[in-house]
Amino acid sequence: MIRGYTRTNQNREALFMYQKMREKCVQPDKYTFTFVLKACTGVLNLEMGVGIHEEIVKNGLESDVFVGTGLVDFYCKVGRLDNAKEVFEKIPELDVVAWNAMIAGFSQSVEPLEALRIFYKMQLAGIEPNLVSLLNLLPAVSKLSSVHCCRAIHGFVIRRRFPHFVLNGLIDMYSKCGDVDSALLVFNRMFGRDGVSWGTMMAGFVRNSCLVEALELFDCIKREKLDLNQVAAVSALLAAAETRDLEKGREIHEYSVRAGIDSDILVATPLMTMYAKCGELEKAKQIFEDIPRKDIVVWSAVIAAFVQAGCLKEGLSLFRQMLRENLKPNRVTVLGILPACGESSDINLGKSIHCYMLKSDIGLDVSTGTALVAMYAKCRLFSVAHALFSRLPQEDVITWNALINGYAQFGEGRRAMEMFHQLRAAGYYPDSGTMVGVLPACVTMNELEQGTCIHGQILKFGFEADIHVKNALINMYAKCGSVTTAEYLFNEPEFTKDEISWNIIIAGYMQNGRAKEAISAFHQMRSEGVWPNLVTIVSILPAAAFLAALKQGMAFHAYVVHTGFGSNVLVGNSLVDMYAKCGRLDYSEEYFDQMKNKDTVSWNVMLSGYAMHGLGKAAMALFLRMQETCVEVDSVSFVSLLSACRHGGLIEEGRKVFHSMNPKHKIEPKLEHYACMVDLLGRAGEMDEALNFIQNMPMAADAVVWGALLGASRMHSNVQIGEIALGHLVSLEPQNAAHHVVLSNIYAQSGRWGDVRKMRKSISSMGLKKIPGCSWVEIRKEVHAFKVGDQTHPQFDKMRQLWNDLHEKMERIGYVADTSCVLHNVEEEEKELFLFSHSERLAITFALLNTEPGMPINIVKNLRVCLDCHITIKLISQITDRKIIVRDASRFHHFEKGTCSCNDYW
DNA sequence: ATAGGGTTAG
Repeated sequence: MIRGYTRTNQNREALFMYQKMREKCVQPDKYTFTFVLKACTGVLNLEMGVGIHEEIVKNGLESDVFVGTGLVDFYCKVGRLDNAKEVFEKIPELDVVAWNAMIAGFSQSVEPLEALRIFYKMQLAGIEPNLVSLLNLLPAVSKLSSVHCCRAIHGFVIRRRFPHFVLNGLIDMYSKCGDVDSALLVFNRMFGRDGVSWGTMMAGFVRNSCLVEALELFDCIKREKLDLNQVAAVSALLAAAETRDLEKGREIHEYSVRAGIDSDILVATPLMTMYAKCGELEKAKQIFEDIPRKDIVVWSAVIAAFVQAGCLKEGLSLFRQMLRENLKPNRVTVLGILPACGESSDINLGKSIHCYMLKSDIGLDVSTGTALVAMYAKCRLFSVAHALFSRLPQEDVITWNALINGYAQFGEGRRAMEMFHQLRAAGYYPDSGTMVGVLPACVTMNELEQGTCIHGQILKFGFEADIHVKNALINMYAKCGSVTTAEYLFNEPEFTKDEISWNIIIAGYMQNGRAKEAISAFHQMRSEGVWPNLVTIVSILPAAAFLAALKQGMAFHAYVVHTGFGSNVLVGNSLVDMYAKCGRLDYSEEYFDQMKNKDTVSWNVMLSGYAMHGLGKAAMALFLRMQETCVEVDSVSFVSLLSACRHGGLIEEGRKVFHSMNPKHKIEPKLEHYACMVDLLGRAGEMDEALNFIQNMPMAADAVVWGALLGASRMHSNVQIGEIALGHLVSLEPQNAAHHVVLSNIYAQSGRWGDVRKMRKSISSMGLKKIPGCSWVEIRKEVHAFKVGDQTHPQFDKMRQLWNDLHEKMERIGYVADTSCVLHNVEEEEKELFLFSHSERLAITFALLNTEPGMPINIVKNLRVCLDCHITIKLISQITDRKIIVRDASRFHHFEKGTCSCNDYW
């Protein structure tokens, strides 16, 4: 009866019968014991097994080979290897089954080497291993990961006549030991390959990252019209996902449909992941939804897929949905969702997941520990992250990377570098990920030297071929001001660039004010067939804005429409800003009005657009609308608004706005707001109020604030206040000659020539260091740049000729050059020549020569237009009957028929 | 033999 139950795996019933038998005081014999032990092993009931062991000893049956083997098997399965060994050694006549039980037990244990020893011992004892011995041993060899053992077992197998499927075991064993070549050799030489052979071989390739080979095997299956089984399909899908080969992935999908295995959850899960990794999130979602009974693995997979694709909201909402369906997150689910908490700085969710882990049996191991450390670091809870890090039971280099990354990403560059050095001291070797993490630390600290040092280590460890490392390096050089090195690395012929590399070089050029190069990098990227992504778009739009290159900007807008990023708020803000800076405020307003998700930045961008164009009233109106719409007003809003007041001449409104900041909006005015106000009051000629305003500031005024006062002093020829401002400026920025220049101009205007001479002497002795002026003009989609004093342009002679003609006409209508902004110690006549070197004049003459008569001209200048240029451009607009729009460092100037929109120069 | 996982541009 008992045997009958154990044969059909009805273990509980078997044990129940045994108990009944004992109650009726029927004496069990050795057969009873072997069957009962088998049942006990099936339900893993330790207590009961130990009881039966005692009975066996009482009956003197322990040394019986059948009963003994049953006991050995039982103790092995419940993990009591010592007891198993003890019983085993008491059996006098060991047979092959007894030895096999021991091999199986140790194969599954933490001492796989012992299984191998037993295998050899049995041969020494004269027992010939059989097929079962071998099958029991294979997992042990795989665990030992020793190619040496593999070879020995391989030799053992070929000396015997075992069935074909044993060779499948060898393929698996070799691939698990990392010797994929030997696995392939067995596979290729084997006769009668079955589905398992193909599946095992493909899984082996995937395990050893031989993805191309795995996919080739799939092609083989297709070519030879073999059946595609689940394992082969899964392995092929993993390979396609890892190589992001969508086309191949679709092919495998199609083939799985034909084989009728596509809806199997085992295949559907990696199928979904494949689509997600290849960027087909819609398709992935659809496959997920079509799975009827979703288990925790599918849920974990779909959550991780969305989180990794950057769709955090979707990932989090799937996670909540899973909880609502009463599924319990396991270790892997948690590992998939934690990065989303970090990425979105959702510390509440992060903490509750940590709590859940403590309550459930998800312990702290290397992976979960690392994920938690990274999550806390990304939420900027550095002390928690560090404390957790130092009490982790185990860590590896990735754990260190997580912390280093966290510190580096959030401005704690010094701490990141410290950890980097500690890692070496703790005996770990940095990997490529460490390098990728530590380079941004050099960026935040602006430490080119340390960055170069890391570059050295990268070369030493041989990580330079890793694309992530290379990208991080290019980024570091570009951001730390060494664009040339960045460019050099980027253009190395053996470098295969990805989308990220292009984004980095484009952003790097922009960082260094090289908008023209950024744009040509964009076109080069397109010519190599790479499509812009969201980051590309957000990086390249400011380039068009910087250069006021409207045609380029519109071309980028076309990409926005094509890629469907138009609904993204970052893109929308950049577009509004770009159109405003390109002089098309009407387009800005149009785009702004139709934006569905506006944030504070959107409104601020629009405000600054009005400010640039001197439209104070429009800015005030927008600010009111902003409050009606209940958008949060921030400190930047006020900078733009005050700036709009100042360019629009709204003195009283500006005062009111400033004084409402703290009482009404609870925003403490900062230095930039004070600077704006000083400029506003100064322009209005309220010099004493401006000075008084500075003296009553709650913090010390900086150079910008004093600079605003100095500019106003010059405008109103107020020597007394000018001198006060200059005194502060000189002590704040002693090396900046520009301040001395302004003061010497003030002296000149009030006729104090002696002081002018003295000032100019001290200026020339300190050497003038200033940013070279540069102007740009876009003509037929091409941006032309002109640096101050540049005579190398191919059309320079024609340009100078045109200038001379214009100059003559100007003088005829009464123009006298104001050379006060020319510092060189030369004769007046020569100074006039120098004035043609001003970059905006070069750009304007070039534009006049290269556009149709009557067409408006758009110029951008990096610095402010000087007074003489301002007068000159007014006259040129009159003489040539052209509209000339100049955007300088502070605002737009619209010149038409001898007037300028800003009324006077200031 | 087989599906989900920890660090990595802006």
